[in-house]
Amino acid sequence: MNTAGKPGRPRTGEQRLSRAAILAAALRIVDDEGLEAMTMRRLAAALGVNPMSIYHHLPNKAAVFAGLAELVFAGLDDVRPRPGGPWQDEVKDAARAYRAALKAHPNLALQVLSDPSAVSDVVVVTVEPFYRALERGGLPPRAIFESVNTIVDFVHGFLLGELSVRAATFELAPDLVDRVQKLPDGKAPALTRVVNALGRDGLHYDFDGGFESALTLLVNGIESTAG
Amino acid sequence: MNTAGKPGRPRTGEQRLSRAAILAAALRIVDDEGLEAMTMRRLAAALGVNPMSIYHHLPNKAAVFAGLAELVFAGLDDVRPRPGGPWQDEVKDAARAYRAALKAHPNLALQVLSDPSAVSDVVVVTVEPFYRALERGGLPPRAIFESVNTIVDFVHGFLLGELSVRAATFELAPDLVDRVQKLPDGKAPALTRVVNALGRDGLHYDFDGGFESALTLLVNGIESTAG
DNA sequence: ACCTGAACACCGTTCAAGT
DNA sequence: ACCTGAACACCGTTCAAGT
Repeated sequence: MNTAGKPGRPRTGEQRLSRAAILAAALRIVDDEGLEAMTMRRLAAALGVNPMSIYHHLPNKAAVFAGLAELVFAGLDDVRPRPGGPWQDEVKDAARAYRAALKAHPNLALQVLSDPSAVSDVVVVTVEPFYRALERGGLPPRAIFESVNTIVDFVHGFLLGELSVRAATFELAPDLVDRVQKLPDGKAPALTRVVNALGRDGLHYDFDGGFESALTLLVNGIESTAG
Repeated sequence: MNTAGKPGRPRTGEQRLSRAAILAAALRIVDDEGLEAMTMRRLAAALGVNPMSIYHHLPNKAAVFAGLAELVFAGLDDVRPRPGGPWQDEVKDAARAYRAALKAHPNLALQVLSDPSAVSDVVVVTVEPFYRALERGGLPPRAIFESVNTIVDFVHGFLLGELSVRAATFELAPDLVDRVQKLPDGKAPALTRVVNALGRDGLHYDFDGGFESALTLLVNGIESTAG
């Protein structure tokens, strides 16, 4: 029901509903209560409106999520090139900004990443900082293209893992060590050896640290592949 | 309803239902009709059984999907080390096998990748071939650990993109050139330059080729980071 | 044009009752 | 122990009717 509880067209200038207002309310629900709380009926209730009113501004639920994806990527601040800094750092900064933008709405990011249309549609613009950095690195177009694809895919996969876990860091050790030691003998010998060599302390996984290590690996790979 | 259409416990040895039988039917539905076709009621119908019967073998729908994730990774054949081949090729083979296993059930892979419990639970064993290869490469334990994380994250992200395109009902091959040329001037200059330099033919994206390029980049990165 | 109420065709899951 | 039927509390979306 609306504010007056009456059907019919609202007075001119009243404009209780709009695409932007609907998306803002939807984003709020997703951020506060999670993805599956965002139903059309719940969204309508949050707006104080009949569920069907939404359909006059957005064709269906998928369109709501597509709109939310836009909002997420709109939060991706342009990465200004560091004055005089090495292009390698610029690549890393682009990746850091990309990760930060998606982490700003953790409940939504998983949906954005697995929604085909959302990803492909919006990546076109958000990928520019990577191209800028690699172009400045003097790489040939083909190498730039492949490198950006690789690094963006990595960030997507990294976020998949990171957002699936609650805390910023978590103890791999109790889980992993136990699990590895429970394995049938010789089932995963190399994994067992590495886990034992690292020990419990070495397995305390830190997502920020893991991200940085991977960026270094990737940038090194770009350099040695292109050079 | 069951075969007889009657309630009550089946005769001994009759055993119409089992966890394995339920999961097999569920996998069939997902493969044939897609993820969202796999509802508890649809699954029951496929088994010729009352929807509620399933709950005696699996606690809920999430457990069904978790069971399906196991099946997917069970399809990951052990990668035998190439006799006398370089360890770099062994790393690539591990990644190829991992990708192939997930692509064997494309409709399910997206679900598996975004399901936290599924991924972390099962990765423990499936990750062994990567550890074996990198250990043979003589890398220190820490470098092995970071490298495997990076490459697995990349494969996840790559699959996200690859399977999204395939799963998309409309808008199959997004024409990057068109989209870039429609952009406001100076919005993405570096991207525009690269796209123009590559031309239409150079942008016909081939997932197999893209995957191989990325693997080379990653292996080079591993080498130069550890060495 | 914009909003509403009722209705349709579904969901996952609980519960009590059958054998 | 295993299966069933009815029921509960939801869904997304269509449609006709209001102003």
